Amino acid sequence: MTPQTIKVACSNCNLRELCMPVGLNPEELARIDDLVATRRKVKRRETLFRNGERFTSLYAIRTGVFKTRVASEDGRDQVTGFQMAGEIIGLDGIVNDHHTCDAVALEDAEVCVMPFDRIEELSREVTSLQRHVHQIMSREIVREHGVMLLLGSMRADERLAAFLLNLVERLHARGFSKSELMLRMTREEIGSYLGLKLETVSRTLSKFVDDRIVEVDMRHVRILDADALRRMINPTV
Amino acid sequence: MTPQTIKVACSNCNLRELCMPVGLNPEELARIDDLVATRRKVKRRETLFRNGERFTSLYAIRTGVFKTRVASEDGRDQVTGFQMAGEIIGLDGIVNDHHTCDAVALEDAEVCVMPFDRIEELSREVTSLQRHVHQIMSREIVREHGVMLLLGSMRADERLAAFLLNLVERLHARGFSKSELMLRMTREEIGSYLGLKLETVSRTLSKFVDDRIVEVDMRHVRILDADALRRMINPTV
DNA sequence: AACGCCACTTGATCTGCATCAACGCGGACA
DNA sequence: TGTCCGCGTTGATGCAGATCAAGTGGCGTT
Repeated sequence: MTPQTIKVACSNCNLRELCMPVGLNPEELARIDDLVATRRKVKRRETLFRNGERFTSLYAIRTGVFKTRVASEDGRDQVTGFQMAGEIIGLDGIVNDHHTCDAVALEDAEVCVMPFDRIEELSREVTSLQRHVHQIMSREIVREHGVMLLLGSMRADERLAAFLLNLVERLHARGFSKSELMLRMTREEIGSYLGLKLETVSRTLSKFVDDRIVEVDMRHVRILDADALRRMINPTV
Repeated sequence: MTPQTIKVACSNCNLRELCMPVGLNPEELARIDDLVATRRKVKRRETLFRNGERFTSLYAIRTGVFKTRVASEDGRDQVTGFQMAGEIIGLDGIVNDHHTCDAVALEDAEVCVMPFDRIEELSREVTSLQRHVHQIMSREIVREHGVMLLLGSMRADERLAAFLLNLVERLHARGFSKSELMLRMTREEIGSYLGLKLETVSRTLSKFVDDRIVEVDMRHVRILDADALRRMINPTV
């Protein structure tokens, strides 16, 4: 952990609209600046937090991509999500004061550390922050519903199509291309997230290439026919 | 919807320790009583709320069992959970002010209706309620992580073992038997939750019977060897 | 009492994905 | 500069669970 001494200020952070409520008045904005205690850099492959560690803070991702994963006692593990700039991680720790999953940086990353008691304190006074916290948690619940639908009822190609569309959409919301993306995770990590083996991910991706739906050069993916991907998930599109 | 005129009071509800924070002082307790606007009865097969409906309230289940399900546009659906007395449903609606799943009663049921703006208002003043709301949402996130692990990496027998153990544990926490349970859902609904077809649920259950792990008489299940079920999920137990 | 329907079970067969295996490539490092 | 290792691709084969199909029993309806 390397605490930064530079002044941290949400009020002039370009990611503010992603991780903070909008429409704050200047006084509220000033108070929100106190939420972030410090920043923390996490190097590739290192963990931001681990299963079993005491929960103290939520983290807003400034740069880099994380994966979260849960493990069963017998070694199996499951990637539960990939998180990028502006997203909040650590919510799993609230219920029992300890984290129940690992958060691993897939590339060098930086996060804003927001002590949860400070969040609770401030959200008692700033109602839009209170609402925002509730929305973030609800959004995560809804996201996981979608993953359950995917894992419970979709075929491999449908899962991968949904994955690619979701990723490119979130990147697009952050100003990146609508059709081009750089995967930060391995085929195995994608497979773990989608409930597939890495070979199946690779084969399915190759099939997409054969069908001229995407171009793939290792981690670099260009989506040629987004509608084809959408039709895979929802035939009536 | 049939609003009840009887006085609703959490303070003398026997489920209070399940759905409300513990350790409230008398003044806080009195205020909490205002949380529940009304009660609502839901008959078997009827919905408490539906995908697309405006979100106004969370619901605490008093009696009966619900399932929640999400649907993809093309008809497929996925049961995302089974909820019983003392559990809170409706959290999915917070993020967009509209529900994104259906909640269906599996038997005649009754819920406490808790308008969400009232929850937010009161939780600004009663910190233990604030904390409680956060914990409920975090608990749901953690539960869904577990379901993702199950759907992403477990075999049919492991999934069913985990399902039965989870169900009987929750029933036991409510004063029911540790080893005997009455399923409120069909094989198809279990299958949808576990990412299996109803035939697979039926066959797997029959295999458990052959192996003297459970006794099954339609919806009535008696667990003969809980350790065998636990070993199925975690071989080192 | 007869009927039809729904939930469930069981058998036969099919198939999508896992598994096992071999190989290629590029980057880190001695 | 050669070697090794992590990551990815592709082929051959196996198998868990899906699909298709038939039959049973319980229950509400008429």
